[in-house]
Amino acid sequence: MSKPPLETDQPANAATQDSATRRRRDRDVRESEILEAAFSEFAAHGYAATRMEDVARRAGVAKGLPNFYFASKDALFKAVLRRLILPDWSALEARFGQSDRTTADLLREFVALIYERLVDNPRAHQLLRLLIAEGPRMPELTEFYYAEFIERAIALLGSLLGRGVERGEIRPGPYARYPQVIMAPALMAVLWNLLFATEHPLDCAGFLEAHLDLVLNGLAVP
Amino acid sequence: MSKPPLETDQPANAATQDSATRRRRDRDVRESEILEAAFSEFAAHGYAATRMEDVARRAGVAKGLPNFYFASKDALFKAVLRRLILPDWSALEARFGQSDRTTADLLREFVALIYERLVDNPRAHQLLRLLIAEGPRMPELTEFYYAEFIERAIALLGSLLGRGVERGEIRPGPYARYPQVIMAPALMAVLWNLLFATEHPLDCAGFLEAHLDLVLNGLAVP
Amino acid sequence: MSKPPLETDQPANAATQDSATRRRRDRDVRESEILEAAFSEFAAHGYAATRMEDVARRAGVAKGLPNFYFASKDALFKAVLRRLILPDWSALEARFGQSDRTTADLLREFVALIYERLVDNPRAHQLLRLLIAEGPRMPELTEFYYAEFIERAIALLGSLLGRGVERGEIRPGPYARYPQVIMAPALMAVLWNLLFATEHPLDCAGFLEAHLDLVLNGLAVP
Amino acid sequence: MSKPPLETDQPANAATQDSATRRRRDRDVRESEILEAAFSEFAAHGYAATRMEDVARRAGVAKGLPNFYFASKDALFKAVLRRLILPDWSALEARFGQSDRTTADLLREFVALIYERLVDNPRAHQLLRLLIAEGPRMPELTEFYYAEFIERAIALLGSLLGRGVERGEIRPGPYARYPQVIMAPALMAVLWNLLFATEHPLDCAGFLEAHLDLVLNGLAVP
DNA sequence: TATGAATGAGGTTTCATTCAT
DNA sequence: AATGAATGAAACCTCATTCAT
Repeated sequence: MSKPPLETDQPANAATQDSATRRRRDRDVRESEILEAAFSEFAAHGYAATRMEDVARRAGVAKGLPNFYFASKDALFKAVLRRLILPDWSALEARFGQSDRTTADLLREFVALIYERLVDNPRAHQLLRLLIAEGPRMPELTEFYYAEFIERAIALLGSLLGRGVERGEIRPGPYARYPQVIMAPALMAVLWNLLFATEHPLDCAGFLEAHLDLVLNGLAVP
Repeated sequence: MSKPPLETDQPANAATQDSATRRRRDRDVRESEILEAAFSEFAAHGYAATRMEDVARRAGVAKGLPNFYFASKDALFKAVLRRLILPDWSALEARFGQSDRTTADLLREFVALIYERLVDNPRAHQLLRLLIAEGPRMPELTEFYYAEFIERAIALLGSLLGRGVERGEIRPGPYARYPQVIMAPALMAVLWNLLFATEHPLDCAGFLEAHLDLVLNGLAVP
Repeated sequence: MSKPPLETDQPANAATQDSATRRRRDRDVRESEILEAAFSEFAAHGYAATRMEDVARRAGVAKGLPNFYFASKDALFKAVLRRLILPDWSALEARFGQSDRTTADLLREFVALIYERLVDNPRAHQLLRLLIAEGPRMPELTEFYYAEFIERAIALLGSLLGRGVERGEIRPGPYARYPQVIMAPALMAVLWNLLFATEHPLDCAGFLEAHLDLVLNGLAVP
Repeated sequence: MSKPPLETDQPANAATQDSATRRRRDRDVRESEILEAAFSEFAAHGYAATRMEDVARRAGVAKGLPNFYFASKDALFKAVLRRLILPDWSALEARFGQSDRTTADLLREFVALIYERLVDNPRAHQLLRLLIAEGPRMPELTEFYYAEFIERAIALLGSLLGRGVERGEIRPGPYARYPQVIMAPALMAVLWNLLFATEHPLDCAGFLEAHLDLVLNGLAVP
């Protein structure tokens, strides 16, 4: 979503484009393929254990090409993380910003969406692994994700909860200062998948149910 | 043995040990120092980016010594994780196994203890980072921690909750199948510390309060 | 292909090859150069005392290149010995297989040829040194040379001697079971060169004469 | 033989020897054990591939002890070769120096003795391997063995042959300038054992027979 | 005198990066 | 723009040697 596939919308025009444009487009495609391959490798092995040659092989290009598109392994890594912004957050903000639905309804849908986009999304798991593993290496990227994602999520959640309190639909409480506590089980599910998926798979649907049950009861007006 | 115990004045202390014993003890001390240093380095940089020489330097020994104590970098890494079993879990099991206190009381103490031992414990953060980062490299270690820690924690929590339901102190619900959902905020706090501690420190006490508030209300009999 | 063949004047030579072919050929040349350098180093210092870096330096390439062409020092060593099959033996077999000349004549020429190819050939000395020094390390290579060289030499010599007996040109005797005894002085000459060449050089021509004198008289019909 | 076991001749006196003498003798025993172990290791793996620790282990002493008795690995190696003078050559010189027996008789016995002492003696094989493998490393040792053994053998053989010619028992010939040619088959047998003993064992007795047959016929007066 | 832990130089190997083609 | 051989720094590991005990 962060990269709308504009080019592929005009299939019939390709032949009419001048070669410079086509070349540019090829370039972008190659770059994407390399980034995609790099993400897979970095996610699988971590930064240091990833070999540029493996990235190239996975991308189906010659060994030296990634260094041609990206100045260095480090630059490639940063580009990978920068391109990997998760599902468009602003859409969520719009969707949940204003509504007449009950707070419980909104929360239900919000949590369900998070599960769909994060818990059930292997790419999100790998991104989290990369952030945790390589975070100390590159604080600016941690910060980037914080600003882009965490902060906005907390703000959105906070406003949603605040509205609920105002409307008398949920009880006030200390969670208001830490709205993220509401989403904690989702994070747990992601981590569970990351660590134990193969040996002890988690029934995400059931877990989501328990999550919502706990949270909605926990917030309910006594 | 090769050295007569001339200093037999202080029966119960080190001076009475013969040189073989002393040497053995020194060996163990050195081994621990190396493991400690290795843990710091691995936690800070991850497995692949850690250099044996840095481990040695941090332990204050010569470059080759870690390889004298541990056959290889890999063996050192595994030894590090194996030695790092977290605070004694069986003590917890004993403490919360049987009691007359109310379920709310028990939960409050249990959660508080987890915060003390995990959330406020940098070593636990780093261990989690290592498990997440290097888990795919060594599934047997992930499994080891699952069996040693996760499984037992879930069992303990499950029995605690089950008792509460039986005693009519908390309501039944789907959380019973996923008792870990109760601890999710603690995990979130650990991860928060791991990722954002420097730029956006978390008030753990406040967060713990929100955690307990949510959970106790969420479990309360309506 | 990437480069237009500007020098099309000499149809049959390198200039007409496309770059892929040229590159392949360069690769082969480099490989040979590395093998040649490796042989020199191994022969001079033995396997263990040879440093890969010295092989590279002698080949005039960077330190890492030998490991690019050969997976390991061991693989390089084996490749060296495998490439070093001595002068074509089948040619000898053909030459001495059938003939009307007297056995004495044939033996004279055969022995002379062996001196030319082995005794006077420093490369053969070094190969022998390597086989003796590293044979226990790699029995399959000893076996390879046995089958490729020793066995065939003995067979050829045996048939030559057998024919001589049949034709009544030489006397029968226990040497028939050990034809190699006939060539023993040549081996002695090789070893002499290997060990004492610098301080006590051997007059190979004179030694050859003594060799033939002894053998031809030793085989002569009384 | 190079080291007469004088000490073990007086078993009953050991207790009466003063401790300094006993210590000295222990020292010598230890040194011999280390040399023996070193010889085995060097012969098996060559100089460079031999580890001091393995020498110590084989000698049954602590890792550091060989370095205590011998200044360095190199010094140990040289000491090993220096101690390994083969069976007493002067005895042979005495035995074959003057005699009334026929030259054929003398040669037969001489060759047989050489087989007994060299061809059938694994220690001699290994010594040869070491000389060939490490000769270039230490020319002075090659020279030492040349003077101690080869030169004297050639001289002895030469005088034996000369006497035979004088007495009309053998024909004159160019072999007189290279008496070693007479012993070449024995050398071949040693090398054969060194290289092919395991896969293609040599019947030394039969080979000796062929050797003598060839040589005695080759030298016989026509 | 003997031990074996400790040292650190030096070897093999890996791999990010460069560059001629 | 793309290829892949070539480079060389740097990592892991070995092991001869030292030295406190």
